Amino acid sequence: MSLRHGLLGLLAEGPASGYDLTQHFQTALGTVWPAQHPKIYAELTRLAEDGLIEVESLGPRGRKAYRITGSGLVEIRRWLAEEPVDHTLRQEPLLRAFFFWLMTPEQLDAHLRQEAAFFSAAAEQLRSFAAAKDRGEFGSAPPTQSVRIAIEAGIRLYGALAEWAEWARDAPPVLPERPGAEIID
Amino acid sequence: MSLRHGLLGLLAEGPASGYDLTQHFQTALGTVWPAQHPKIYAELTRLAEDGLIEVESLGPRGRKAYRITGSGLVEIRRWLAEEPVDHTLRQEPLLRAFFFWLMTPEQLDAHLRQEAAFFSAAAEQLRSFAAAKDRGEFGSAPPTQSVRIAIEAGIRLYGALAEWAEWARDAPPVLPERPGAEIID
DNA sequence: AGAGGACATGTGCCTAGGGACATGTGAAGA
DNA sequence: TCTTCACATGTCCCTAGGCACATGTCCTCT
Repeated sequence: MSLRHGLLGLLAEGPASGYDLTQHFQTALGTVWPAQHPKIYAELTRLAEDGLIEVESLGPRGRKAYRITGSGLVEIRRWLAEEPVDHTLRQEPLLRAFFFWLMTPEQLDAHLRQEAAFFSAAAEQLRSFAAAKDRGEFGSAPPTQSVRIAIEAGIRLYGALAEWAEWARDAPPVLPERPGAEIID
Repeated sequence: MSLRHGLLGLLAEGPASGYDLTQHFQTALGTVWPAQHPKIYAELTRLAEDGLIEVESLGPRGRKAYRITGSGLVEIRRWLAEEPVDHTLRQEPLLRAFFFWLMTPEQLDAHLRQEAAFFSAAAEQLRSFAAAKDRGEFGSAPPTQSVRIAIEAGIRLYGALAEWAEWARDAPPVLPERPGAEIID
């Protein structure tokens, strides 16, 4: 139930509407924790029922902004400090790697080339974002500094994956035997 | 629905029972794609209904081993070659990083120290596993070579996260202001 | 005046996944 | 003989998440 704490954390920065929060989850936070608006609105309702957030203001076009409450702040801090961290690397590119031997050498090389290109580009994009932050373009409030730290993790992870994909391309080519190869050959 | 393809990929190596597959998902594959036995048995039934796998043999204690079929092999290869890769870094440690500014400097330092220790240990464990593979202790069949490549990704990712956590500890300490700090202070 | 697009919030359905509960077998050792 | 443990397979329920569908408003530009 990390969406709950993601929303709570964002609201700790200041009041926001479901729409605002959806934007956050489609940009920076979205690469790490994707969430669509239906889930967000539903979770906000639940958080309000539980008294962790409350309606701050009503605006035009039905806009409803929420504000975090005292118990909400206590809860997000409790989560950060006490809840055990989930360390699983739940990444599809890694799952696929276990089955590379089922691809032809040509398919595998093309795949790894694409992956390397994607990961390099993603790392590069984050790097330029980080550079903008370091130039002070987004101020230096504590939340901004935390975003900078999170982005650094993204840079390093995507960078590591890009290098891995290149390494794998050069690794001793697999496949002396391929059971069932007749099916596609 | 990656569990489906994970099972298919494992069965491409040779026949196995739900119990065998559960073991796989609790060790190597499990760090990347956790799955419990109820899900695995259910998915095997569905895969068999769809003709992608079939019962290979019945053994003692109700053991039921499955074998991949021709269409199963076609499907796993189609998935590997054609399905777009999901690149999201869905990692809780990263989500938490966005909210580091809500922790006290002491909490944050302790947290990052623990994270660095965990990631280093995880990387080290994978490194020694990889070394054993490189010594040929598990043979050199194609599936083993793919596992080696997947492990390399794990080593690099955990290594990158360990270095990141150390970097973050040394990063300019945050928190001149902490809204709501009175709640816990 | 009308059209298009960004703003804004929801419902409903289906699948995936986690965890508790339930049951039974075969082998090894005390 | 009895106990314990690894082997082995499943059901059930609840929550999380993805996606399609539905609705309405305000502003800007033509």
